[in-house]
Amino acid sequence: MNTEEKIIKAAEEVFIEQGYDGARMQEIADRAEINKAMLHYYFRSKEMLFEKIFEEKVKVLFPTIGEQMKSYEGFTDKVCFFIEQYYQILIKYPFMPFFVISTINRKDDKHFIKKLPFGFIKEIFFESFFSDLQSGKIREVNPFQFAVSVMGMSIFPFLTRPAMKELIGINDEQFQILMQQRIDELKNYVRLILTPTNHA
Amino acid sequence: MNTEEKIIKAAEEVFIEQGYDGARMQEIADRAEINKAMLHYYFRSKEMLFEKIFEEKVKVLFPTIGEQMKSYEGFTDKVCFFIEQYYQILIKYPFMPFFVISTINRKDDKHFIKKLPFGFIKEIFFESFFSDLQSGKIREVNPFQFAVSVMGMSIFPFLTRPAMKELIGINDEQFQILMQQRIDELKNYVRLILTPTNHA
DNA sequence: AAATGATTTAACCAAATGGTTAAATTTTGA
DNA sequence: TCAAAATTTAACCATTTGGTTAAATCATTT
Repeated sequence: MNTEEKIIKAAEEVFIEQGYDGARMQEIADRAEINKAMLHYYFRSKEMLFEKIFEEKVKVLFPTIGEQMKSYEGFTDKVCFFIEQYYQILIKYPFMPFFVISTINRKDDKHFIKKLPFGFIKEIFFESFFSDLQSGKIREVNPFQFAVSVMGMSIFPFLTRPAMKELIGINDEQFQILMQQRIDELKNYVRLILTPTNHA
Repeated sequence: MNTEEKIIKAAEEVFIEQGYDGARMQEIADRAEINKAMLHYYFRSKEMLFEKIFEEKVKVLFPTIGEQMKSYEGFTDKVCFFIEQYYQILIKYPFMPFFVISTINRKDDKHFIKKLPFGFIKEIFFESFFSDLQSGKIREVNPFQFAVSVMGMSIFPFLTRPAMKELIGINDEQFQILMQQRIDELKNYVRLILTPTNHA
């Protein structure tokens, strides 16, 4: 592992654990086992180092699920597939949601918001939604509110992970199991919401 | 408004906007239009001032909805009432969710997690759930996962508010309207999830 | 091997930070 | 009224912060 890689690994850890304001350049240097001046040699400033990390991490969190979703026929199946795939990522990187949320909530910083690659999923989502709506395959819900709901149901427990662990007294492993079980529960909710009522 | 109140008001603003690490005692003093030494005179330290603010704000976010919920008969109605009431608070204090989430995610800090008053709602929720489940009034879902889902659907948009505003190009007022509309949509989702399928 | 460029180190710096102190001012109560 | 207590101020402090610099070391190329 070369110096640059060591820095990135250490910076990831520290920024994710402590947030931008809480992170200390010295601590990043210590964890990377390099001189603090090296941080600036490779990345010029704290801000630029953070940006590098953020970009890399966002790529992990917003992967090419969109592409894969195309292979599913109906809207409901697409959404269920999204949940399934997204949870594999979330379970692997449970700290990512808070990292992203705390970054986009940083005062006066629309810069990072613009880096979120939402376009890819928007198209497929809405196109598929209206297609299935017209053919009566799904119930008439507000697509925007529905999307936010699916995201919220999915991501929320990862944002409250420390509280959940403490309040119901579980460790990381048990949390992981709980989230694994959650996948089917969420898919079920989605089906119940989207499946039209039988007017026989 | 006396000095202590001025400090609290200013501290609220700054801690909520900037987070604990980002907040500066000098900025709090400036906004309160008092000398920085006064902060320490009244609250000893940054940590203690923050604790004061957190406690006050948590009281606002976790109010006596629990009590009021008792007056609703069925589980479904209780949940819908909760959403309705909770949204009135969220719309009024849209920045609170991020404030609480970022506090409980602070490294090695179970202290604040323990301050979250969840007990009040837990009892009513589970008792009512199992009661209605037995009498066949609701579908058999996992009560824990369901609770997290309702919370997630409700709170999530307030955590992503800056991103939502930017991405779909709306201002605070429009966001508020969107959230007002969201109430009925969420209540609808809850009913669709909980209403048992008719096996005629 | 010598020169060149890339990498690393240690010492350093100015600014900002949370916090303190002692004196000055205002408020209170006997 | 006047002394004691509470409040406010300005100056100060030690430490930490992100960042710099110049010299030293290492790698590469001719």
